[in-house]
Amino acid sequence: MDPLDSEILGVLREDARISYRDLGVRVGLSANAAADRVRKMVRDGVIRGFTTLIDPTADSRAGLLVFIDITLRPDTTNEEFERVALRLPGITEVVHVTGAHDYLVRARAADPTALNALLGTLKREAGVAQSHTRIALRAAIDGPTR
Amino acid sequence: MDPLDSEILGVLREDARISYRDLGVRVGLSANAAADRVRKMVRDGVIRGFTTLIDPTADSRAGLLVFIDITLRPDTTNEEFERVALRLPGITEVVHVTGAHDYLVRARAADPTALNALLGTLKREAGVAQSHTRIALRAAIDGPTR
DNA sequence: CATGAAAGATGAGCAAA
DNA sequence: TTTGCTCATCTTTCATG
Repeated sequence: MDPLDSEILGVLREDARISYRDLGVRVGLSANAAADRVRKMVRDGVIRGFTTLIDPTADSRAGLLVFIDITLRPDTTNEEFERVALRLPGITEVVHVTGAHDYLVRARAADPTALNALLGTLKREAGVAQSHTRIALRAAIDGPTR
Repeated sequence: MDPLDSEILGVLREDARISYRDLGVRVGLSANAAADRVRKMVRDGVIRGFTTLIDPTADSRAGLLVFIDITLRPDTTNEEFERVALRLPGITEVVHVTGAHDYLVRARAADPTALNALLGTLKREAGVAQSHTRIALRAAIDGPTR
């Protein structure tokens, strides 16, 4: 990847609401040039979106945060599982990891009922053999960026 | 929390770069009223920041993504651990979870050496008794929001 | 890079709690 | 009286060619 684009991504990850003008200053570009690069990365899917990090203790609507260890059935491929999992509501991360299980899935659910539904769907439609769910009691940091 | 603020957070989580005018339209406020509420939430720490979701396969600089299961030493409090862990470089999430371990920590490291250093620091300075690290082989989704 | 259009910030006035 | 909203205005930033 272009090192300038990479630099732009770094700035945008720190502050997604920065103006194109300031972004340009940070990376040594004109506002327009910076804006063009950002727009291009959005078009190309490199930038998936701009989001807001919210203090988990302040957001009452947050619901449950869970981490699910997943073991796939032998007849299920990683691609199949990922394709289905990506479309399920509340799933925020799907990572193929080393260790005893195949995947670690991070998800949010409004309440235990919704969580139960999510787990059921994973088993029925995503080729999941076993799942171990860990529920977040408290999130000191809650977010991907830093 | 104010239901309007909560609604604003919902919109901002979907698109952190939305204009205050459009944000106002979405929640039934004027641009200024919406902007004031956002600024207030930033001041109060409810909004921790605005960030950008990047396609993990496109970001070459990403390095290693790891999930670390942590068991604390009996003489370490959650507060102590969190206080130290929050300041370590690369740690993107610190969550107190149910199950056999105390915490699940999500982190990025530039390379195995940096990962090793991070684990060493956790043991030495954060009161960690045991850690089990799972390394991401592939991240289908990489990000917290949806 | 210039230009019209959009968005952001600021202050005055007003209404409701 | 305090808080929160709107409106008007001025400045900055954005998008297009």
